[in-house]
Amino acid sequence: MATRKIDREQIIEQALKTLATSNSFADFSLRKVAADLHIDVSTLYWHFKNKQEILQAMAEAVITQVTIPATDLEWTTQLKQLFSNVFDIYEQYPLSATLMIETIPSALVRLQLIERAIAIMTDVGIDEQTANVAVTSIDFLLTGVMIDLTTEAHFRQKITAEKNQNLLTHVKKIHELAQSHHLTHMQTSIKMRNQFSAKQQFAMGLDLIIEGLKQHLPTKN
Amino acid sequence: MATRKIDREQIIEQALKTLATSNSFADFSLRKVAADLHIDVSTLYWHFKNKQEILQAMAEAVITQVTIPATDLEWTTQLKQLFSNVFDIYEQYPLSATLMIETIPSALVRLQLIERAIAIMTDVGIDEQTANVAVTSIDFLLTGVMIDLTTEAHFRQKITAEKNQNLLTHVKKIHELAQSHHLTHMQTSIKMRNQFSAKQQFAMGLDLIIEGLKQHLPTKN
DNA sequence: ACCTGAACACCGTTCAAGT
DNA sequence: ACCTGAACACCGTTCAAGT
Repeated sequence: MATRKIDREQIIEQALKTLATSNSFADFSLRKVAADLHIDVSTLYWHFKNKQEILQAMAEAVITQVTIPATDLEWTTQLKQLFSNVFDIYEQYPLSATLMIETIPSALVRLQLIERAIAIMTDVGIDEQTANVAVTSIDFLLTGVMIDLTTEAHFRQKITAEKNQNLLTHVKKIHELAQSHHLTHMQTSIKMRNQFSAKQQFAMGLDLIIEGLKQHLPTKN
Repeated sequence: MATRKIDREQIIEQALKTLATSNSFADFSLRKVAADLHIDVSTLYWHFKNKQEILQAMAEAVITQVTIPATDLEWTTQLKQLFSNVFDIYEQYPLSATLMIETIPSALVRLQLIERAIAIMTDVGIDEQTANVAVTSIDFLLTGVMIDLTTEAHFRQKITAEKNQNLLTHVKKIHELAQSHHLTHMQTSIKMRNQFSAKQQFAMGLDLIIEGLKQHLPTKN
């Protein structure tokens, strides 16, 4: 009784929720998604070909949320705002950065985002090649910072919640080695990590790349 | 009969070989490592606490191979050479970039590598904070390019070897969407990807970051 | 001290069978 | 058209038992 019909949209919606409550990407499973939906796992295979297709749909659902900044702003502002928007969305959907790595960027919105980012740069005279390299670099930086953040949270969770003492050993080891071997830069590096948020760290990296990009602006008249 | 003793070193050696012949990081399993060693999986648990510890040891074995360039070279040369060395080692050990993401960088050599990279920059007067951000950015860029490379190879393999037709669909979709939606930058982006090797793409990204770093050099006298 | 075998609780995927 | 249940081939991890 009652319409038991479940559509792709509902599945993806729940999948993202299930992913968000997972401790790691490896923890995320279709069986858990199905359980949360109160349906059998095999049902998912009527709506989707396989797990990969579900991940693709999830990635697309996330990236669709990103808004593109107005084109009348200064190019550096546009670039910063665009990636800031991406960052915020990734942060809103925990583990979605991993999702992007695990999927092929075939969603139109995702391609349009890259297109826009490159256009922002070429519009001010930066050559196509440099703009391309910049987007790749910024994208990897963003994804890297994001994944680092979730991985750290995952490890932290594993250390506190579970009996997993040996992970704590590794974290402690970093501090000890940094001290005993007088790795002074590593020590300040650790301090920096605690001092600045992930978003701030990303912003600083982006600034560095932008400074490099400025060297590629055409010389005035 | 015959000494059946197997030590940690042999396990890690084989584990890296098994990882190298895996199509993806997910494909890599302890059961396969054990099978390749002609021992039972459970034996691994006598030598190591769990899979995580084996991954840590594998990551350490790989990173140890990286050589640090001479300190009398120009700072940009040192930086390029250092990361070029890392790139080559990662390339030599397929999927090792993923390994670095999955593990905590608690190995001394790995910390020393970061320490050296930061020192190269601070030695010429770049502030600690910028140097830190730069290392993080370069590291993520390198790992990103590397993972992209192996992921692509993985997808390519899946498409040709297996019946996996739907992955091919996604790849084709990118080209089609780029054309039908007039994503001109995306089209040249695809061309660039085929034109330059992964190492070249990384080198270009590194150059961009270095150009940004140069803006942080102290003004002469 | 070192290794095995069986067992446990998990996966993704398939497929005949139900409505 | 949509969903289930059972089965298959995989995982990592534990542990009593062997040498």
